[in-house]
Formats: sequence, C-alpha cells, structure tokens
Amino acid sequence: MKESAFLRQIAYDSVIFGFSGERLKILIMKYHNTGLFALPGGFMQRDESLNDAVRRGLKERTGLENIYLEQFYTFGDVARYKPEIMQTILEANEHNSESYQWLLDRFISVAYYALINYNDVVPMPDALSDSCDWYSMDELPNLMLDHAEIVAKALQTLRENLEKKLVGMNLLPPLFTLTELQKVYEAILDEKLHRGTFQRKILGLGLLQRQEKYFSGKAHKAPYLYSFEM
Amino acid sequence: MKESAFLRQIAYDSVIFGFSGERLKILIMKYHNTGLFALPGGFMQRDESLNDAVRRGLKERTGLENIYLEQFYTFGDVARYKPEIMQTILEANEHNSESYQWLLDRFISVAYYALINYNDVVPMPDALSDSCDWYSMDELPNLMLDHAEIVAKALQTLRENLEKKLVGMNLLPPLFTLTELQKVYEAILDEKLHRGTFQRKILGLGLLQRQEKYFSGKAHKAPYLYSFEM
DNA sequence: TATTATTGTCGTATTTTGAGACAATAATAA
DNA sequence: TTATTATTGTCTCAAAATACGACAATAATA
Repeated sequence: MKESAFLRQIAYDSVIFGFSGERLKILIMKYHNTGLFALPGGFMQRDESLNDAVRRGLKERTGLENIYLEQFYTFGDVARYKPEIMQTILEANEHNSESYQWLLDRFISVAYYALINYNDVVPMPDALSDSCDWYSMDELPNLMLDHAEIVAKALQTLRENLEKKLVGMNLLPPLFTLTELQKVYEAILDEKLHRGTFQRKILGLGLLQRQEKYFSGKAHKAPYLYSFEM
Repeated sequence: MKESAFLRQIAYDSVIFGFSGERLKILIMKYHNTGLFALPGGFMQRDESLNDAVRRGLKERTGLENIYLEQFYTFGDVARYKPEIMQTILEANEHNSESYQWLLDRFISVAYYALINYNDVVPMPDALSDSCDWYSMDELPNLMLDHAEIVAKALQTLRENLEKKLVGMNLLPPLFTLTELQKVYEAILDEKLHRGTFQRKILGLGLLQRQEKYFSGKAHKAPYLYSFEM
C-alpha cells in the first residue's frame, strides 16, 4: 500500500443493499478495537477509473462481479475532515508508519449504492476492520463521520430510481415470484402496495419472463417464477 | 495561486444553463491562443466545502449568488487524464512555472448544473481563458476532454428533475407569464406541450403567485404575470 | 366598430391508477 | 374422495390524471 499508488484526497463509500427476511439491509464494517462503524469504502489507484475502483472494492468485499451499481452523490464538506478518527483507527491497528500518513489528509468521498442478491454474498472485512455484516435499515449502529447522511441519501435515491427504472429485481435471486418482488418494493418504499395493481404494472413493463411454477409445499395455488431479462 | 491552497486531483465543472430567444443555452469558455473550448470549472480550497467552492466559482463567472445549483455526477475515468492538453493551455498563457505543475496531474471532476436568469449575467472569463459566452445547446463548439459528455448528462438530469421537481422558473426573471414558462419547458424537453394541460398542471402545484397583468402592446388579451414563491 | 392574436378556462375523451372481487389451484384435513 | 384453506392470476369498476379541442374574453390595431 504505497502512497503513490493511490489518488490523494479522494475516497469512495458504498451502500450495499441486500434483502432478507422481508427486510432491506446494508453492509456495515466495524474497525478493530475502536467501536467505530463505517460504510465499506476505499481508494482509487492512479491508473484506475473511479467506477473500476468501486467495482474492485465491491468484489473484494462480496466476491461478486457485474453488480448493479449507481453513483449518487459526492460528499465534500469541510466538516467531514476529522483526522483524529482515522488516527484512532490506525493506532488501533498499529499502523503508524509514514506510509499511512496520507490517510490523515482531508478526503472527499464519491458515494455509490449497489443492489445485490443477499444469498450470493459472504461479507469479507478488510485489513483495518474486524467485521463486515448485514444490518437492517431500521437497526443501524451509529456510523462514523457523515456515513449516516450517506445512507439516508442512498435510500432516497434508490426510492426515486425505483419508480423511474424499476430495478428492484436486482435484489433477488435469478428466479423469483411476483409476491417476493412486491415485498422488496414494500421494504424499499416502506409502504404497502396493492397486489393487483403492482402485478399489472410490473408485467406491463415487459421486462420479466415467466418461467415454470414454484411449488412451495404450502396449501395454496402455486405462483409462477419469473426471471429478469434484458 | 499556491499549490497547497487547493486540494489536489479534484476539480469541478459547471454546466450553467440560461434561456434566451426561446433557446436553452450554456456558458462556454475559450482558452487563450489554443482554440480549446471548455466548461467553466475550478478547484477546491483546502479549507472549503465542495459546494462552497462551486458557488464561489459561479459568483466569479456570473456575479450571481443564491443560484439554483445541483450536483449530478462525478467523472473519474482514466481516459480523461490528458496532461498534454493542460500543458498546451499553460504554455499558451506563459504559465510554465513550478507553481502550476500540479495542474498537470490527473483530476476527477465533480459536475454541477446551475439554472440562472440569463439577463442577470455578465459572463466573465478567468485568468486562463479569453472569453466566456453563451452557446445554444444545438450549436455548441467542440468541447475538450469529456466535457461534451458532461453536458449531455447535465441535460439528461435536468430533464428528469424538471418533471420531478418542476424547477424551470429558475431560468426566468422574477416575473413571467405562463407562456414564457412553457417555452422554457419546451426548450429543455425539446418537445411541444399542450397549453391547457401545462397551465393546469403548473398552477395546480400552488407554487406560483398571480400578479398584475402584463400589457405587451400586442393586439391580444394581456396575460397575467406570475412570481415563484417558496 | 370589426378584426386579429392570444389568453383563461372549461368539457369531453382517453389513459392510468386504485381497490375489490372471483374463480383457479396446491396442499391438507375430514 | 371430498371439503377446507391460503394464495394466485385475472378481471371489472371507480377514481384520478392527462390529452385535446373549444369557446368566450380582451388588448391593440385597422
């Protein structure tokens, strides 16, 4: 990790959404011996595009490639410059050498959100953190710096894009029922939707392909499975 | 202009929209002796927030404060790193000293668009450029680097936000008629709108306050003027 | 006083959305 | 075998939003 390998003063943070147990969740990291919680983030290599850097970081954290990813805002307030916090993290990891000093500089952060299939992921902490786990949106720990604000803006943007582009299927496995998809939408929007209207609207988009039926073993009519083709 | 006064590798570019002669226009700068056209941009001071830096730059270029301003994307491709272009600009301005060398580094650029009242502006070139003028969206010169892409994304975002937040009035003077406002919308969306429907929708928002009539001297009924209150 | 151009507003048709209803059906209970 | 239960696919009707044309009102001019 040579200083010269990375662009200075530019970081990214990612809000990685997953869906499980009818709840919307995101990945949160915890730093060794500090009690500090943060969004998964990283830095750009000098010879690397911004989007590539984020995809690289996402791959390291989740093992996944070809993820639905969207940049939504760049945070650049002076108030987010708190070198003592990074100092605390470095000291807790006994990384006090010269080669880490660049991390104490002021950073702006380009924020992305990702939509991934919860079941495909094995969250991996990075060198400075001791855990990387899923947290429900309504049970988040206190996040460091302005990361709570970043999460709020991510959710707001996701909601707007959901109605515009209808991308909710990226949170599900390749085959899913319309009821499962509806639960994703209800979790994101935090409101109940009318079943008939929802199905008519989604199917009317012509984005889904109907597959075989799914027999759950429950005592009722079996729903069709759908896949997302484009 | 000391190197240490600015954050390294971070720039901003602005797409400044105005409306005149029933056309949507933006401000474009031309660099001395180079034939290079570019968006107005700038850099962040070390003790300055990103949004403040952009407002400061906008004030220098247009003289205006309290402008409608929206950040829409951060451009960070490797392909936008072309130091020879900045070298050309610096040489054309005889600015080859050490203190300008930091401009030859790779930059990512945070892009904003602004909506301003065309009539309030006296465009001011900066130290490196010899002009700063309005160009119609369909008569833009060839822009350097990825600035054409930045403009395209600005217009796309403006269109999406226009339908969502209806912010078109920011392009007009404080008093305007509904027909003038409709022409702004038609210029941005590049399509004709139905008069009755447009007026019902805009007035239905309850954002406009009806003022006195405007007597143009033309041989027809005088329209009401409106102001934008919030 | 008639004409011209444009405005404010309305009525109707069309489209989109909201909400409930009903038959179909997979598994289980009787 | 048959009835029951829960959920699905689909439909219909109502309500709301939007598209489109029409008409009277009116400011200036002929």
